[in-house]
Amino acid sequence: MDTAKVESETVESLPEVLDSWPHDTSIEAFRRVWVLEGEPLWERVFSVHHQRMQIKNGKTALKNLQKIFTCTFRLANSQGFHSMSLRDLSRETEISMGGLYAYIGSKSDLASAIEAVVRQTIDDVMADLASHNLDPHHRLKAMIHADLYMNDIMHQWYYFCFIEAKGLDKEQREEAMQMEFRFDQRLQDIFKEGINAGVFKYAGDTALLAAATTAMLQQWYLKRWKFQSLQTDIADYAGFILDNLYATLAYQP
Amino acid sequence: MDTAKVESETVESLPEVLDSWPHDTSIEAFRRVWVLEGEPLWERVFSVHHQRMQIKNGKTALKNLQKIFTCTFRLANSQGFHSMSLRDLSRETEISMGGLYAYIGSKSDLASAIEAVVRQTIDDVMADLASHNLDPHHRLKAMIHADLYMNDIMHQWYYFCFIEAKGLDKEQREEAMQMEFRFDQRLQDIFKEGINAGVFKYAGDTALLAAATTAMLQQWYLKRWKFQSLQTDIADYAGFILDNLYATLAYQP
DNA sequence: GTCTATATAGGGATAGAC
DNA sequence: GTCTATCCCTATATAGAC
Repeated sequence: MDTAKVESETVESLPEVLDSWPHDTSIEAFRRVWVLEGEPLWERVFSVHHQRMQIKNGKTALKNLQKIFTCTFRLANSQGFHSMSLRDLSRETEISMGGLYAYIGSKSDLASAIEAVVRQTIDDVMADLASHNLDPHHRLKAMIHADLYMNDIMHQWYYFCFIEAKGLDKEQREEAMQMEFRFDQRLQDIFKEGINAGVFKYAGDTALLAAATTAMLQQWYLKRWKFQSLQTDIADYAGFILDNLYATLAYQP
Repeated sequence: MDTAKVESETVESLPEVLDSWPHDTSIEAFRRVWVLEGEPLWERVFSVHHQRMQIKNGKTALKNLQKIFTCTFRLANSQGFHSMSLRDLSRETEISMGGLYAYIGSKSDLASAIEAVVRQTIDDVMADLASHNLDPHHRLKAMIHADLYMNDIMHQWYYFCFIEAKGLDKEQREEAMQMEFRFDQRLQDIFKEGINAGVFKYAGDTALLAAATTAMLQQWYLKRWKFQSLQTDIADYAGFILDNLYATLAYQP
């Protein structure tokens, strides 16, 4: 071990608790803690979905799962899931019809798995966030950034869930709605906590403000064409949402 | 003509210019000018769609058009347009398969007609609004209310267009996007006009603020379950959106 | 103007070879 | 674990009777 390396390790590890996510809300800090793409993502998919699969060998499964889900997004998010046939998917993935059925129990299983992965990911990230002791302002900032980063990295997953929600069975539709309820509730709790602590001053309806915040966050995956056309990057947008909330909540930094 | 009637006519007609839409932004005033449901709506549909129909007799056509579109919304907005078969629609409307094809050229014609009716309606209402001479604050107020009322009265139409947009052909998808662009632009112009006139004070990105406003308005038909659960009525929501904008724009009434 | 009956294509799913 | 070949069903659309 040379001196330079020891130094750099010391410099990075000592202030880790303070400078890492969620205190540091940069996308780099977020990515260091939450890896929502590449192999860790497909392992997550495998763990959620493997009981529906005939293939038990992890190595080959991961590779084909990636193909299947990636191509599903390409096809379903452009023409719609229902109008994508499994023959389309077979052609796109270069896996035969019979082969596909070794990875999915049915077509609707595929949609179901996508929703389940998204829901579990949000729950994990939000639960972790809740476990940190943050004041209302920093908690709000971290939650906005975390959700926006998830919306960005997994935008195809989120878009699919939003648009194809009604294709899911009733139980799963219900769960997706409950999740949005919980998300709004978390936001509302932060607003209320800040109001009680005197750092926010807002006399309006906190439930509606939470709903509006959720809506702004969802735009990031629903209206990509708009942000591309405006050349808005994710840091700009996070700043915009927070400034907007600060104005409404009369927050003085 | 009796005295009572003359009186009431006088009372209502004299202050009409000042008290009617868009100066009066109540839903009643809006409805007096824009009738977006009942027979006038189906005549609007007929005028947009009649060249695609085999039936030329207006009387029977109107009745069946209403059945076809109403049932399409019920089926498509719950299970998805693509997964609704024309057999489903035939059963629901109690019109035979052959009968349906006297009213639509093809299944995708039906979706196309829905988008066209919505787009034409928005264009009409927005063009009329633009023709009035209003200061920024009143123009903003009228635009928010008008759009929200349209979103409410025709919520099934709007919901269909949002969710089924990618099922349309490329040309029509492009037109739908252009329309949202124009809508955002109108909002942005109002913000800028108010800033230049000194009634609004806002240093942020007006394009993003317009996009966020559009998003909040769209929630009214995208998240009906949420507003129902919160028991938010349309007047509350219009007030919430405006208050939110006033805070961000630092507007002093 | 509305119906029934039918043509034709394409969908999801599976059996069984390799 | 992956393929090909095939089953059976349901989809859109139309022809032609009434």
